[in-house]
Amino acid sequence: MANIKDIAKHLGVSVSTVSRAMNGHPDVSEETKKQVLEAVRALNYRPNAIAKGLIQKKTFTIGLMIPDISDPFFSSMANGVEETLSERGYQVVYGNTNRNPNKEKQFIANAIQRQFDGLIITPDFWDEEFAGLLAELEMPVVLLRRRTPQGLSMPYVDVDHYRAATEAVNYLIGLGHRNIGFIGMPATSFSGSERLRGYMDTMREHGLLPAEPDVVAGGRTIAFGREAMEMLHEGNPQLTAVFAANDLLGIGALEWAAIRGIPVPDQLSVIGYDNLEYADLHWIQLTTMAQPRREMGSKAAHMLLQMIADKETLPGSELLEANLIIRRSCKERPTT
Amino acid sequence: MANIKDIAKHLGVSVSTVSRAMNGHPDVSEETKKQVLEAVRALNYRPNAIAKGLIQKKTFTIGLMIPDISDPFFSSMANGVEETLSERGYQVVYGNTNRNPNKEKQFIANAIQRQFDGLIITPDFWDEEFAGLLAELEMPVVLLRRRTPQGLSMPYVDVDHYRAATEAVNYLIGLGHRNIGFIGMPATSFSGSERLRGYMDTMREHGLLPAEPDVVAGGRTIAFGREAMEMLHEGNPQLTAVFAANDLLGIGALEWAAIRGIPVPDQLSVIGYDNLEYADLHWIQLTTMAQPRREMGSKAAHMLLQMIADKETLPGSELLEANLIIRRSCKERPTT
DNA sequence: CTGAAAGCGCTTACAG
DNA sequence: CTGAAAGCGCTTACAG
Repeated sequence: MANIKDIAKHLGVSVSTVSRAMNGHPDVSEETKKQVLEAVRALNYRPNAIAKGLIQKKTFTIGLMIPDISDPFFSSMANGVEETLSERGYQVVYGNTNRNPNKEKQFIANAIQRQFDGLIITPDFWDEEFAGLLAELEMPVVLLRRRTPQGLSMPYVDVDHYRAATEAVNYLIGLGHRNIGFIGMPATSFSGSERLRGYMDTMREHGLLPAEPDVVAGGRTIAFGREAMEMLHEGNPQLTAVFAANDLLGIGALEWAAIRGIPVPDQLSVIGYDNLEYADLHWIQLTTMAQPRREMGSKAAHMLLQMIADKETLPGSELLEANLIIRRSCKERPTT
Repeated sequence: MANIKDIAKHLGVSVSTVSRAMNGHPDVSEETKKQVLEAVRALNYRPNAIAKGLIQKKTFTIGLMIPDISDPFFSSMANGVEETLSERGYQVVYGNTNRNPNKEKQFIANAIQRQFDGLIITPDFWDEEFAGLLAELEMPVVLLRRRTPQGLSMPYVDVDHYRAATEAVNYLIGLGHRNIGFIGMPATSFSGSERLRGYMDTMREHGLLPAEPDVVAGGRTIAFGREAMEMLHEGNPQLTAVFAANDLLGIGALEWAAIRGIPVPDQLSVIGYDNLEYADLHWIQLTTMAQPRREMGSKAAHMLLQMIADKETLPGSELLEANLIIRRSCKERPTT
């Protein structure tokens, strides 16, 4: 591969001149600029970005740390990140952590050694060591789909899960439902507990204080949703509607209804959360709260760009809104 | 950030010694090695991978070019790639091309400038310029889910679509079906035409030369599958089974049946191709040919690793086998 | 407008 | 076993 010296030699000028011509430096004559560009084409010269990065202390690469790129939720966010960053000449390096604490630390260590310009991360573990790593990091970081823990100061972008849950439950109540169950994620999930809180508060506000058997939580899968729906029904056969904290749980509820021969939405309304591709299938048509996944990614990317441009001022965190997507899994309360 | 000079100064040794100690060079005394490692920890020194890369001409980064990371097909493959590469200290840099020829070229140009150690790519365009770029590339490349075009010599890993189609159709025939339709992808798709060829050959072998109306091709979506099934049925109401060239098309066929009230698999058998997550849903339970997506990714990564280790000998291409996943969308031919 | 020189942070023959 | 020196391929004050 030709390097900058080859170009200089070829033209009988100095490497400084070649460098300046290539980087659009103002004080270099049109004539030499033209010659340089010609030589670059002729020798098929491509400046070595590694050398450039070493001297400029800027690598135009961003690390994106997520639990699992094959989870459609994260891949859409990753797409949003990649799109806005690549437009501006950045490369994104992604790392799957598989929710493994060591892989998370490994990724950060790598980012430091490789001199990334910034990081967008969705961490799952906040032990001391990890928090220490982040605190010492001399690199802009934005949290994606996570809130900033005590003691750290980086901005985040997340969805307002509490508000979204409120909206979902209000929709059901607006349809006339009074006995509304909740299928939840494990208690360890922050976004899960926000959704539960939104459900509880909204029910209470309407004087519909839910009885204990109306809440079953602890999983994230279709299978768990099916079992939870069964438990909900056993505990309170009066239930006419269910808010599932994610779409997989909601689909599990739908499965239960299908197996039991209970017509949805005529006898049972189900609302989900996520708007997975699944939700739009002919047999499912799940009404759900859509999180703006792609937008979250691009928002995080923009924030990071801003932090890179202005090292001093920290942008504020952002809480995006979920949207109610009405399909065909909810209906007015049956008047029996 | 501390650098290698700081460590050397701190210890009163030369940078060469620090470098050798850190890289496990044999002839450096145990004593100094210990001291260096201690100082590294004390000053929290992390070697600059950029500088290292510049001098060693090895960056431990691999480019992964795919059409769309949010397509579950590609994200599974990406996962396979990332897993095997990250274990060996490589970082993977991915780029979505969105099937845009300029983005493809842009990615290759970037890979050159950034001195990647190798590339795994799933290109969609093979114009002269792109082929030229690849031909001049001084970097190992393996093709993923694509076959190597004339004139180039890099290895590929793909699935044997022809064989898989053969297996799918034979399964249907083994179930007693004789009137078997085909829903296909656009004619421009290589893998699509391989699947069509497998269907045609197998039908012919069994003396079931399909009539023209038994083949409808031209799309990849659920909506197209639904319409295609309608056309197939109009053209030949005798059809008792259908081979869909991908799962989305198959699901479309299932939708058509559901809307028409035609029971599957009692009146109509449907077999798909891909084994998407969708296929396992309660309402779908689509029998299908599974492509070993993750394995394809890791296989490609292993090949690339081998090419990096041994610059001389080119590994052979690999054609992986798809597996028949039997669910509940196929049954013996109805004996009417 | 252009060039010589220093330097980014490392590694690696070459001497000793 | 250790150090001084050269060099990877660039950019950027500093002079002129």
